[in-house]
Amino acid sequence: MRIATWNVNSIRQRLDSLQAWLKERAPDIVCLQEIKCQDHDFPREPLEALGYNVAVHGQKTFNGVALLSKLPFDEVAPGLIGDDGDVQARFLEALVSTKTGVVRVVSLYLPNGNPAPGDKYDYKLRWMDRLIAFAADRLRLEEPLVLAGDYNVIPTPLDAKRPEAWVNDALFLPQTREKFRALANLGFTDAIRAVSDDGGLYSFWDYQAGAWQKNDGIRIDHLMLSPRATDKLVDAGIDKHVRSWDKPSDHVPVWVDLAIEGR
DNA sequence: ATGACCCTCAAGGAGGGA
Repeated sequence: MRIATWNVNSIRQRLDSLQAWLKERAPDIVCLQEIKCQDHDFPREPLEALGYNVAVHGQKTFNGVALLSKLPFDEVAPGLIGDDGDVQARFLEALVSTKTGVVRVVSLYLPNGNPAPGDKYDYKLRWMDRLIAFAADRLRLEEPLVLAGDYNVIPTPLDAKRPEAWVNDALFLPQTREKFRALANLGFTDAIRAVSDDGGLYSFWDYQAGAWQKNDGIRIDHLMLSPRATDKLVDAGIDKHVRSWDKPSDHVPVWVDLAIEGR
């Protein structure tokens, strides 16, 4: 089973690229972020035509997450526990059944948090605490669980071309990285780091300042695997070439292959 | 080089992103 995550930066602007990439990579489950539309504006039909079931947690203009799955959804639940007043659409959880058992998947869009310090950074840190609480709860189920999405976290200096440029940024501040480690320390494995210790593995290049041409990137899109998912890990990768396509998102897809029979 | 983007929307600049 192949599970992927991609911050598309507007689903309506990226539909052609998404369709092309789905045909090329053939993922079983896809976690999308920054769809930037309401549920009724999500282009369900062309994605269903490619064989995907579609679940959407949208929001006008900003944020918005979705899930695509070749397998039908047994359960779908929008929203992250811990703050009933949070109206930002950043979290969508689903359960699917395979021949050998269930797989639980979350598409998440963690707040950027800039400028830091400030209200936005406080929201980011609280959101990370809520994610840790959610993850700790779900771990008790002992299921294969994949927490996939745009974390807006640069985990280590190896994950940026110019780490010195990010030292005061909400994506790389010590508290941000501490909370990311706290999530990992619950027992979650960063899929990309499980298969490679290399530098130069990036998932985002800014549109500005020729960042892509200079390979001035950062790795902020992650697939975090529960122990039961890590047991099944076969491979993981980043589809860097997608950044060179026409009208690209500033993020590229990241994927993991698990030894679980899909479809 | 103090420069270089892209997306959304009660639609012209403003706000958000990272």
